[in-house]
Amino acid sequence: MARRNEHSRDEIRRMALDAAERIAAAEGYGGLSARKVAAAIGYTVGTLYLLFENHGDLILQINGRTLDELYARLETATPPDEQCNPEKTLRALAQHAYIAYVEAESPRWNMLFEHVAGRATLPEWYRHKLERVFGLVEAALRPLVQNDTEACRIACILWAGVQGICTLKIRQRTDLAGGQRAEEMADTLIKNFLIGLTA
Amino acid sequence: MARRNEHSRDEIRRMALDAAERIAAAEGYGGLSARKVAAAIGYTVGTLYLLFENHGDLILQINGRTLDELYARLETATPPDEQCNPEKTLRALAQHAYIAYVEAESPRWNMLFEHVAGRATLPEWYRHKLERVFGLVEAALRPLVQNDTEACRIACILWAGVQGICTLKIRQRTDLAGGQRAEEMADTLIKNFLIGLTA
DNA sequence: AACGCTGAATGAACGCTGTTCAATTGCACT
DNA sequence: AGTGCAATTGAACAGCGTTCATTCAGCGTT
Repeated sequence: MARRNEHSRDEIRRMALDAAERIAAAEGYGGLSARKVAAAIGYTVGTLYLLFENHGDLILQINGRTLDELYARLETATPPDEQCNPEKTLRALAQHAYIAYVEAESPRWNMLFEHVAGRATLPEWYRHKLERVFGLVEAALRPLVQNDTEACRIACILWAGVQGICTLKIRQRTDLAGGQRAEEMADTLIKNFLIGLTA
Repeated sequence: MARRNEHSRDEIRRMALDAAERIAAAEGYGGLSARKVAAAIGYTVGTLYLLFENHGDLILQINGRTLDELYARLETATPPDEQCNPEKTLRALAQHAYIAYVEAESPRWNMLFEHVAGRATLPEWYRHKLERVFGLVEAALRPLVQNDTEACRIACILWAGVQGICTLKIRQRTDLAGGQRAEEMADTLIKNFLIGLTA
């Protein structure tokens, strides 16, 4: 059969991404193949390659969605009151939003890093989504630093730290850390770092 | 041909690991296949499976060697004088040893994390090598904390942070951090964290 | 010297992967 | 009804990890 015209290009795209997310959540990054995605949406591999440049592109699209979810989650965790205690905000971001998401959706979060992107530069739209997430951390930090540039620098450092802790958690190596929970670790990191920052 | 007996089992093992390291350094984790390793040492795939349980096992062995190299490098960066300034020691460990290694051998270091190990527990010998590396950080921190348990907890947190920064660096996303160099970032992290710790 | 045993080494085979593209075929239009 | 277009196919390619029946070099025995 050909020319079914049952779904628009965008519909198929959405179906494919939905299916891919389901598969990745169930079987992890390694178990996510083009043929499985195609079968799940009732099309064939060839069709997928009309919608996505290649496997890496598919992954990147999913990661884009993940970043959106992450942003939404972090945003709701940011207290509306801008005058709120920055430390409290940052700890809330790390614990109740970021780490909670990582634990709930670890295969998805993992995929953000497992796809190594073979040295190719990240596309503009993806960088934008990344920066939007970092931006929330930046905003929370803003009252504690001199200017925006400084906020960006510090936010990246601090969040790289939180990511490192999450990686440790996901790779189930928290036993190396004396069985601490990721939340405690992030708490300690943020607390001490901020003391140093404001000293 | 069969039964060449040109090399002992251990010799072939060593040859295979050497070749695999060379391939991984040149083509990255993705380009490292059993067939390539076999061809590089003049044997066939089947032989490799007499020496390694599976692909993951081969990677794990290489990672073991990487951890050894990392340990050696970190150790020479530790000043002999135990009374030395802990902050200086930690910054030396991070900058001149860890980050320098990561930059020089980024495909190898990356492999420590790219191989996800499919939820299987790490073997004892590997855990030991890991702990040995963390131990150096722990030792440097020891003068600043109450007891060994605390040193372990803090070392893991701080080093997770350094790893996060290295990940950012390797994934070429330091532009997100306003173009900071990894060394500066680690410096800032360690400095501020230690201020908080000793406050 | 000839034999058989043993185990080191092979390499074909299996089912999977990403990726491509000539061929097919349903739909819209004349 | 016929024609052209383009959406969709699915076979093909090269490569992957993994297995295992088969082969055969070298040794000990006769």
